[in-house]
Amino acid sequence: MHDFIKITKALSDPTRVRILGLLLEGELCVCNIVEIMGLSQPTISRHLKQCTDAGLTTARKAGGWTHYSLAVSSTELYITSFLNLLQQAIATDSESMVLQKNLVALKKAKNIL
Amino acid sequence: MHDFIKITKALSDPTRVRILGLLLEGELCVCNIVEIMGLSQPTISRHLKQCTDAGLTTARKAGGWTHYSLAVSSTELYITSFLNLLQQAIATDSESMVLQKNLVALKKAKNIL
DNA sequence: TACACATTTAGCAATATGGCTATATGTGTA
DNA sequence: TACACATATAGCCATATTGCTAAATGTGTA
Repeated sequence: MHDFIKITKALSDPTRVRILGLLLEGELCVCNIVEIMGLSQPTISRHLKQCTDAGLTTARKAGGWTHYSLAVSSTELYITSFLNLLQQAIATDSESMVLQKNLVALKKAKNIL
Repeated sequence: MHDFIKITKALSDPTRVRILGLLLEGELCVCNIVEIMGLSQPTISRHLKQCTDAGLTTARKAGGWTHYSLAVSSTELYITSFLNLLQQAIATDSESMVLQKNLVALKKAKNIL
């Protein structure tokens, strides 16, 4: 129950869902997400922490950067099911479409894979 | 996105999840849920309204009573998927097990089907 | 060491949430 | 009509949430 609530709480805020939507495209560092979402860096950091606590994302530290990615290969009971549902929510959200375009543009501009 | 958020918000509170867990056993009227959950009638009523607004439950009025049931045959994009996940959450929640026992006892005592 | 940069943590303000009690609404019956 | 009963709505209070800015932490480099 506790895990279920943590996950649904994490997925019950549009900002977090959209951040997770960006991560559907692959790993991103905090600063990239900040740039794309247009919210303050501490706000993004807090959302990512909550997602990680819920088991939805994983953090990989590399020097000063922290790269976040979806926990797609999680063995946790619900995670992959919820991430599938997330994908459907993102696919029908016009705001997420805009963010994804911005992400593509950012990757091109900064030559990130 | 909006629908997704409404559903995850509805599923992000343990009280609501447990009410929905009771409904896994079948349709119930508000007064039964009040008796089993031990919360005030307005509180239960409000939770049920939120679940219905999210599309997770349906209300059937019969005289003074309102009977709520899970929207198991919903054609809404996410509903059935979320209800499946709900079932897993309930199955591993000891508090829900107690509530289900109380429900069985109540049904016997009142001779409800 | 000192500095730059990325991220996290702390703390604040506005709003949302979840419990309650009191009251309104709706239905069936005397 | 009047009353009993079930449910819904309104409004209050305590707590949680989400945005922010400021400050702390951590890492790499001069």
